[in-house]
Amino acid sequence: MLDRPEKIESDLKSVNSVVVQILGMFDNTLSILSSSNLNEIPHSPINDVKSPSSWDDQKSEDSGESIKTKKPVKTKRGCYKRRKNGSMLTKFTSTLIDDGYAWRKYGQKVILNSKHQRNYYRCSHKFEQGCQATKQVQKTNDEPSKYKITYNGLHTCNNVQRAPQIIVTQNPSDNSTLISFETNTLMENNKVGFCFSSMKHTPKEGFPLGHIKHEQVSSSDHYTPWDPAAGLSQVLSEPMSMISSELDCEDMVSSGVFSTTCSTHGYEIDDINDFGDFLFE
DNA sequence: TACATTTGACCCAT
DNA sequence: ATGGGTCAAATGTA
Repeated sequence: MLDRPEKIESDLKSVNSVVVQILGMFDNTLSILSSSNLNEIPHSPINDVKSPSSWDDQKSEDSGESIKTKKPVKTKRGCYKRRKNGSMLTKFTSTLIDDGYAWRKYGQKVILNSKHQRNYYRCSHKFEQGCQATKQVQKTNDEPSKYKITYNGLHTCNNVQRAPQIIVTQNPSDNSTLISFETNTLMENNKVGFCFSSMKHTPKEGFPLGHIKHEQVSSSDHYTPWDPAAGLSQVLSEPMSMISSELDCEDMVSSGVFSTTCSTHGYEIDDINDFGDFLFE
């Protein structure tokens, strides 16, 4: 089907069923990957969390000896493996946006050479569903201030918002077939777009009200639904008109996984070869 | 009462 | 030694 675009147009139902099958396969693959990743983390906070009673036991054993002089015990409070690489996405924005996921603040730190504190959020479904997604929000020193939002890890929770749809297009110039995980519009673009978008969109807390009251810079507190947890792909999933109007040159996304460029006409993918082991050609 | 936020302590990576 | 990420008790809020 992908090789014969003329057949696609005349047989859209078949295309849709293939798309559904592909999505199902992606779902299975992602769930397998996420579960195996959890097993591989040697000192995952989740795995290492001890019950309060056992922690108390630990403390009682420590009595009479300085905690600092003790050898680190892996199951102690605060013990974890700092994540190094993984999927990381950084976004600069002039306004705080609601990405549609439920976040829970778990920390706040003063950062060296930074005027503002950095806030730490984890997915609200971390313990419920083992979702490892976290994000950091920090006001930059720029004038006017912008927000640097760094996302770590992908959402593996079911707090998903929209059903992804794959749009298959044919690149007329080079005969390559493009698969776009679009939301609902055809992409008249020669660039490849893909999106592991979420299933349903129920706006959650996004940011605590305190942040809105005290830290929001813009007078127009507009919250743009955006799903950075799916990497740059979510940005690509929006209609191109939306991307250019909302992100334009003001907001910028960078990622350790994706290499991206920003233009007034939307986003381009410079290198998609790092998207896991998937290659779209 | 349940859930979210605050904040000092703890520990890892550099 | 230090900065930064996370934990969890204390506190706040609905």
